[in-house]
Amino acid sequence: MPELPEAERARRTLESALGRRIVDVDDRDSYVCRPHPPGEIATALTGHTLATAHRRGKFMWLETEDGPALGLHLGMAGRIVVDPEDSSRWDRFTLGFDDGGRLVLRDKRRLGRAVLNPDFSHVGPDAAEVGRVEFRRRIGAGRAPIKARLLDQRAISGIGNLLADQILWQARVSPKRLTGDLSMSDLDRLRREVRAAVRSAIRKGGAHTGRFIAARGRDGRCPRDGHRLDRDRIGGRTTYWCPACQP
DNA sequence: AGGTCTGTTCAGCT
DNA sequence: TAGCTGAACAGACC
Repeated sequence: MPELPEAERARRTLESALGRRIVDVDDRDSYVCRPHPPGEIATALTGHTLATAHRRGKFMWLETEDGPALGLHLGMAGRIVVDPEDSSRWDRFTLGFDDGGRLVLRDKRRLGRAVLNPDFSHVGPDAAEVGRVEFRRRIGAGRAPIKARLLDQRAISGIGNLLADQILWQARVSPKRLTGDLSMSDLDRLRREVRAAVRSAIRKGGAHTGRFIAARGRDGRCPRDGHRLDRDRIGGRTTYWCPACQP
């Protein structure tokens, strides 16, 4: 589920934990906390107070007042829960606070991550923040299918499989078009639809709320013209598009 | 009950 | 190099 819109909602949830002092950490899941061995994150964070909550694309991080930062990623099924009523078998990483509250990474699939001092040097600019000129350069270069490029977090960050299909449909661009063949006006239109789709998804509650995404599961027909949707694997991911209005 | 699919990322290969 | 493929995980679904 988690794409940029879910990560932004999670970041807002993280804000409710700011100003609280960490008194214990459950970092025993060494897969979620890789490459840190159990206890390493706990030792580094215990005693420090959470100061700020940030996000770039799908990557989040918390800064402490005078200690290390904590990077968090939701993976494919993760959620952030602050002060949960109960514990769950899917609680993969937990911070305990001096007020008795808790911050939990709850993740059925264990593909989420918790890591100290995350490195974002290979993560592209946030999809909703990137400027027009930089978008043209980062998205328009090379010869990958545009769908694959939109999913490449090193190019721009935050777009996942659902949002990519929604954006391409809104911009009337086929997911198979090669990046190098896109015109400036194609690229500018894509950027506009990236921003529109992200903004709408944050407001409505997630990437699954897009009009095209809702249609793609139901009867497989284009909400614009009723044409039967095509389906294929592009960029390693299942992709739907309308062959009539996304030539 | 078993096989297939899944919203992400990463390593490794061509 | 840039662009693919498959692996990592474990639940959902048919």
